[in-house]
Amino acid sequence: MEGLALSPPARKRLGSRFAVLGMLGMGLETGYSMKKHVETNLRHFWSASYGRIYPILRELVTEGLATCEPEAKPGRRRRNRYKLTPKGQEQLNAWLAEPPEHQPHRHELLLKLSFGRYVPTAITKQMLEEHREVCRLAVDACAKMEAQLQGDAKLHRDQPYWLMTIRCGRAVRAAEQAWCDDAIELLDGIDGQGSDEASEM
Amino acid sequence: MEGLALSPPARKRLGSRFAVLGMLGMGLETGYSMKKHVETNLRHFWSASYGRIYPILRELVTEGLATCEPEAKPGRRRRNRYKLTPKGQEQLNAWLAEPPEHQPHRHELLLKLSFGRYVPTAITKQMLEEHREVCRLAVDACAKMEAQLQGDAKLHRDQPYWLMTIRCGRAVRAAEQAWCDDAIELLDGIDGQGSDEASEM
DNA sequence: CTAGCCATGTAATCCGTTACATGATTGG
DNA sequence: CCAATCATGTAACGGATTACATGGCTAG
Repeated sequence: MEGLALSPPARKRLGSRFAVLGMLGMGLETGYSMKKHVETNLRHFWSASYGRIYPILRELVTEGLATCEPEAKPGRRRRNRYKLTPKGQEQLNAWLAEPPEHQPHRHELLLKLSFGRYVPTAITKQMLEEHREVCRLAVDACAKMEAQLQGDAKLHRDQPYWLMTIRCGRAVRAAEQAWCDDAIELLDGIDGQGSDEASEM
Repeated sequence: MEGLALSPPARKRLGSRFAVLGMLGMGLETGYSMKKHVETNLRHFWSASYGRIYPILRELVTEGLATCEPEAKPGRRRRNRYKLTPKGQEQLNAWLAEPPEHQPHRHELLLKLSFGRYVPTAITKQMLEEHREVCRLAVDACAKMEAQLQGDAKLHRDQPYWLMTIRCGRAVRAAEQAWCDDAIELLDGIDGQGSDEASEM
């Protein structure tokens, strides 16, 4: 009844912020290079947009977790080089040691599938086939990344960790691919004896 | 160069809206029951909050895709019963037939792992072990749901489709679980010969 | 000359959760 | 009587993408 109190009630989910902090920690200095890193190395389990990165970078400076030295060399486009402060390093370490939160993921194909009863089976089948192909390509891409990683001497410190992340992506995608085969089979089973209700459509 | 035109440039990602439309399509009539359905049946690949459901429901009515009949029976809490209009049914069918968009998912564990080089291996190992346990529990939960589904006569139309979604969840989680074993093994390999840089912490 | 990469940034908009606020009915 | 379940809704916040705006350097 009185309610309305301004409780600071356990802040949560600052993922992107710590992603940026982490990339600063690995020595990336510009917003641009962070975006690149996410796109090329983290793409199958993370994403980031400039619309978040640059504001976060400025926040970090405001809060004393990072420093920014603008670099105005002639013959170079102006750029801001960011670096972690000790305080930033500390927060990063603290976050790294905490158990990760797992945010629930949304899988639109499965959502549609849950309404599958109202859809002609041919369409559902096509969706599953397309998804299988998407998975196959993703698995291939992971295999390629893995091969590349293994032939790179400079990354030896990061290598085993990056390898793990790629293998997780590959394992998950491969499982989904296999599941598609299963699902298609199950669907063919329905199709034989089944009355699909989309006929009323 | 001319740009600046007010293009209606291909609207995207209306996932939750269509989830609601779909649930209307399967005969769910109240916001409350939709939330329940998501929580009990779709939970491992979708989520929904009242904060979205109720506003969406009102929007749908405004746009003529659904109707709302408030029901004020004595001895019953007031509730609004929503139903699809033909126009709503049409939009739902159109969406169901479209190939799903796959939004990239974020996996915080993998993000932390990508910074693993800066973390004591003991901590990383613990994270992986915890994740393995989470996966194991999820796999078990899926197995239970599957068993329940198979013993339910009323759901025979939805049954094969719901089964598919559960099996996907199970397959993915099982793959992740297996991957954890792999990753832990790889980690033990590093640990033997490895210099972890967190020593400078 | 021009495409592509380097590089930074903002504003609009959308999407989604959380917390709050309310309250009736039912079963133990 | 108390807890659970049914039931509806809003406000504040937080988070993320998209589109726009700008512009220099380099290699072909």
